Amino acid sequence: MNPKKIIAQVIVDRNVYNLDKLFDYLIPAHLENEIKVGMRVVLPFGRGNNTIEGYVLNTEEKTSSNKLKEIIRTIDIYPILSENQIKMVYWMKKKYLCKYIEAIHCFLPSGIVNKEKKHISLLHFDRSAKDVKLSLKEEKVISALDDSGGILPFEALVKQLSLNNLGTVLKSLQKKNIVNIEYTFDSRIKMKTERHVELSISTDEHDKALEKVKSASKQTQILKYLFKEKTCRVNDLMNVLKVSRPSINSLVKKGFAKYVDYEMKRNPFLNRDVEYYPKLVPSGEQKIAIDRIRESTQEPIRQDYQKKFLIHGITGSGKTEIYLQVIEEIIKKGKQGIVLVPEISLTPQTVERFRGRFGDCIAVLHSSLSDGERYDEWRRIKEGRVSIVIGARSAIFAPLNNLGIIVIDEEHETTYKSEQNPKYNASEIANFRSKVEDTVLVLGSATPSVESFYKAKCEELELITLNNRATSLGLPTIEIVDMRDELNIGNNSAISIKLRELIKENFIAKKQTILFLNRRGFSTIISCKKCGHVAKCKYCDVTMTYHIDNNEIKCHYCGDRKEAPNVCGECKSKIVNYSGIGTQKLEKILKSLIPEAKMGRLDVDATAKKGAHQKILDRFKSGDIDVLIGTQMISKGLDFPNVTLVGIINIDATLNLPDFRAAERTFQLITQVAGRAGRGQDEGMVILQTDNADHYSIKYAKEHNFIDFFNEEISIRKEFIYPPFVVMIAINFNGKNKEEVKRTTEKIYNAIEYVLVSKGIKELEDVILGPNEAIIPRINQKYRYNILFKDSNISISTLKGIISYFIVQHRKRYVPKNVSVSIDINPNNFM
DNA sequence: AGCACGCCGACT
DNA sequence: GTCGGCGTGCTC
Repeated sequence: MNPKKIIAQVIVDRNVYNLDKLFDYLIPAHLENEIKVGMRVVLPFGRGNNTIEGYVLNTEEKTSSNKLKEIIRTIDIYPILSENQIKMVYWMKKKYLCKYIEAIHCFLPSGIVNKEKKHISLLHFDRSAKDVKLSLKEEKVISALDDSGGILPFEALVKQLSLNNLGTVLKSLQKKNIVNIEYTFDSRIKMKTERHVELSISTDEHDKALEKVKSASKQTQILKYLFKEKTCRVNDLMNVLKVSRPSINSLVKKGFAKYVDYEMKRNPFLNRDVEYYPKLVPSGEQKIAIDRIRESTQEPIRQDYQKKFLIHGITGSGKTEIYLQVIEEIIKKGKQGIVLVPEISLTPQTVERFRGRFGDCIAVLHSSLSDGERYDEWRRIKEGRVSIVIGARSAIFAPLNNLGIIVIDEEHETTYKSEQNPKYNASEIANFRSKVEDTVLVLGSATPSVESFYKAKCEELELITLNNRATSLGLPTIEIVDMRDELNIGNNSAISIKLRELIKENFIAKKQTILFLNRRGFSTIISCKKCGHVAKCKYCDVTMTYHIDNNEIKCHYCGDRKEAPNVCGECKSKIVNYSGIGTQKLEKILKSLIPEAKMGRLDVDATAKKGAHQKILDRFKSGDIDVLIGTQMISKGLDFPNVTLVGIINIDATLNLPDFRAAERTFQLITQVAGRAGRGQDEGMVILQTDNADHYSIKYAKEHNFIDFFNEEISIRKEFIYPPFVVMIAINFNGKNKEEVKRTTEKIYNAIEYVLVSKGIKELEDVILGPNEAIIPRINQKYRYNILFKDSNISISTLKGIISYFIVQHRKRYVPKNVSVSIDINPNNFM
């Protein structure tokens, strides 16, 4: 009978399918009280017993006959993952079919993951001893170490010697007792510290100290200051008292004061002062919403009801004020809130309002934070010094320990879906987290996603509707211009006659205009008039876009660029045609149309530099820009009262996307962009140019009629079996060898189809679609194939089980090394 | 991912 | 014979 032992179940920090399981480790007696679930530990792993980092997900007492290894030590004093976070890790693995470690990393700031460092040191040994025989490589290692003082980091040795099996050589040297390999874990993030000066004498020694420095006036001054302040930053002390460092040094030397280093939290966003954003008196509709959400927080937990809301409020109806006031209530109760926004840099005004209202207790998780800054913010949150976290999708994982509310603004946005593993959707995570931590969940949008609105219909979400704009004005008038008619009357320009006139009028009236065109660059198609050849990317199956600013053609997928050609790449003829319009060309056309007007452009190219985005917005705000041209970027959150005209140049690209959500996206985009107009005292006007004037998404967007749009769309989704009626799953394959990728996709397709058939699944074509070549068959020299699934006629867990069997559990048998496979639950992007 | 083991050809 | 190259399989 084996004695009972305390076992820790650990996930090792290696992102590999083979290691994606719990490993049992013995907890040695001296660590029994120290090791808690959620902690990071150092483990011996593998045949070579290399040290590796791991996460304890479970501890249990059990009798085990297996010889287990022991945990070496802990890394953390307190668990780095909470019980709730571990629950979410298990859930995510199941939901997204991802690895444990991928889910775990979501909860930690990048960079906290310690990097193992190996240091190789040379030991003294007797070269003349008979049993010492060294290979050439071993000699090389020894002399390299000898040359650099006997110790080198592993990486430095690799660099110097360029041996591919350095590890083996070192192991052999270690066995011969010639070198020692030391493992250290070195967090990549350095604490930032600030040097302070503090008194090191007690109060009754004050006079004695003053007496001793009587002759030094500066030192006397410093002492007196320190009697009062106790502690002071060295830099401040020097600035305030106009003293120099030697004076302080001298006091330290005499033993009256000491230097102390305090850890400093970087706080990048507080550098800029914000104006206080006063509380507004809510409108009737807003008040009803606030009261309703507040009520729900006072209700006891009920099994049958969750505190989940969908605020459907037209653009400009004041959703942000509702969030602000509801969160204020939550904070008053000592709880915390998370606010998700599509992208921080695109919603500066929302963030400003939160900062302006709540000040310092906010953490903003920016995508452009450095690792160090991100880590500091993460720790501020973890230590409970933050009440509100605002951020993009990853902020849903913020380590708040007393969460009271989660708000998802612009709930319909696709940016909430991660494109990297795990391919989670922040809304789904929020939904689960709100259940686990019993918090209120508020989704808000002017154009809710079909999925969410359907949930509201099914009473899974409580619907709150705001029909009025916070200002007295109504929604802007949307006028459709059929571009086919324009062609018929001989106008083949990108701008209709009507829009042209209105922009001019608007400029003369000193009003501002926004023009929306969802394509950056100058020309989108570069073709030869003689042979018809079109300039395509070398590495991707897409056309190149001409950018006028540096006279280059660029691939928007892989970023490849080259000088713009003036002869055809195929037949060398000189009649190369640059057609198709992007934001740059639109800007040029407008400049020739109204030379006096000042133009601004807001797209990825114009905002590449840090701060450029804000600069353009500031200029627009101050009236230094009359016409702002932009892509997607301008559709979110911009609130400029002087904008009275919005032109939507070409919505058809969005409408014609090969995606079942194309109509939904079109409706959302029109509504969001149109919503930028008429936010002030004057009525807004929107010109919507399209070739598809009869399409229902355009028709209903013109009427601001979300409900009828939804009804039409949902009936189509139902008929063609699309979400929200089914869950979709995509398996995406890619690799450099086209045939191999294709073969792999077909092999897995056949295997899964076989299982489905043997399970007696009917209507196979409603369950499995493919194998397909991707819509863009090649990106970055990689060929792409996919298989799509819907959980129709089959339970989602069975379907996931089958997929997981082939792609996860038996991946090695079905997927060759050179082909990479990823699973996407509820994919958002079908390209 | 590492790492060890094992099999095979090249070279002292 | 042995050294080193690469393919295979395992890691509590």
